[in-house]
Amino acid sequence: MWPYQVAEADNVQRMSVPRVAVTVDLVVLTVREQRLSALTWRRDRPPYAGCWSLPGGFVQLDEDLPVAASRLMAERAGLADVRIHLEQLATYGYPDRDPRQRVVSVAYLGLAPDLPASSRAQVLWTAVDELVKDPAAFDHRRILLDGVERARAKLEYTSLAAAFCPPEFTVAELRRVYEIVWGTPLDPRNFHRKVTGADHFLVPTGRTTTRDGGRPAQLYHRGDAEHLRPPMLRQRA
Amino acid sequence: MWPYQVAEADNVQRMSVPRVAVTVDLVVLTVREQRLSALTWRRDRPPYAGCWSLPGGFVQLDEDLPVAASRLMAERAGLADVRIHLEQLATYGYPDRDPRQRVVSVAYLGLAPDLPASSRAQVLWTAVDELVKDPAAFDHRRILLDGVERARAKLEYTSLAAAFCPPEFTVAELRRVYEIVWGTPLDPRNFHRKVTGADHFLVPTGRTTTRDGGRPAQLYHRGDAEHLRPPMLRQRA
DNA sequence: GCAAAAGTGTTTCCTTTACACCCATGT
DNA sequence: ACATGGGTGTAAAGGAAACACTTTTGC
Repeated sequence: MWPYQVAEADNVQRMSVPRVAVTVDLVVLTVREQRLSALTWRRDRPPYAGCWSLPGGFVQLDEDLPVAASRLMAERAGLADVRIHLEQLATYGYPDRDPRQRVVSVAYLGLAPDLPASSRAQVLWTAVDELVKDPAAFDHRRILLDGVERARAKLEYTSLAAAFCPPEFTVAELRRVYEIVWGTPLDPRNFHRKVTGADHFLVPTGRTTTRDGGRPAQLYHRGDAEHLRPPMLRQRA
Repeated sequence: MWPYQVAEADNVQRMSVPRVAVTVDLVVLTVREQRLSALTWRRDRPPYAGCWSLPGGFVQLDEDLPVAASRLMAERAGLADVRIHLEQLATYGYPDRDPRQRVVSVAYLGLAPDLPASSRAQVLWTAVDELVKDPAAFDHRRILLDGVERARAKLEYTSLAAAFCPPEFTVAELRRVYEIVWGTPLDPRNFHRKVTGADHFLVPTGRTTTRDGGRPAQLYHRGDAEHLRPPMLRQRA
């Protein structure tokens, strides 16, 4: 039977229902210094002292999950007032993932442009390649890898790569995002045709820049396209 | 600061942490009688008496989330001993989604072949088209629609359509899955070439059947391919 | 034989790929 | 002038769409 129907009185029901702590953990990715990097928290106390963990915290009783994610993005990650793409990644809840108590964690994936370092000394951008070699707290290595794979997959069939770019960017900067996130070089000319030809992916600003050297490049900002059809497929492994 | 570090003593920490009930809700989809259908629970008591809801229940304290999903698939959905594809869908947790108490719900998506009706009278297969018109309990309409959209999207770039088929199936039966889930007709001949040409999607059994009429069709079972490259794209809207 | 569905062949179109080549700037 | 990266043209390869046609069963 549906458990809501077990007890007529709410207080009786409350007694019988197991309750657990719920956290939100943040996988915030960016491209900086030619590497895919994630925002990490350096733990100085047990458990997992010396390990890295993802920024996160408990969900408040009256708080929606996306609201908690935004709040923690500001409070723990130090990224207040930054509009970055945030989407739910997955939920992790095996019983002993936290050695002290049962914690169910809803992971959110954030994609950010290259931002200045956090004001908090404990919060660092670190290359994903390094992180996966270092010891992680809890199951945060797995969560990070799931976030990275989600990002890689979404570049194929959505316009999300622009979330890694500043408000105005060139086609070459967008291409570098793909190359670094996927770890494969792309042909600049075919890439240019593909993304400028996709409807509502890029909106020209009319301005140009020479910040990448060479001939001035058109500046674009994100269009309102969500999907990229046909997709841009990675070379198969 | 990271909340784990707020209190050294575990019991103090436990007092300060908000705790909520966690449920698993199941979106179990199948194709039956030429329609995409979902397993629903008919509610006969408030709240939402007379509405349909998704089968689900509370996660036990010592139970992993996929284990809870499997248990509830047996206990509430009446699908014990049936190996069906189960994957996490998303987590829903806005504060008043259950009027009685805070409940965070982890939704799982199940894809099943056409099974006999459940032994439980309260559990019914209902066409998705009908469900979205009828009043739903809680936010289960949204969860159902998210599950349907996930299934539709995954048919494009994975071999998951076979999860809707019995252990042995013909190419035409697989095609009907695509046609019904997507709601668009597909060319039988091009479809045949596409799926039989994809590596490890279909494994021929050597047997044939005439259950669909006409010339005998090869029987296949699922290969071990996860992904379908290049993908089979729906016609754009 | 005829209907029905399985499966193959073929042509056309479109996308991707690879790469030659020109363009516009900084130094 | 020349290096550097931006951007266009173009031909070849590959996959998708459309559809004529053959195959193999049940009746």
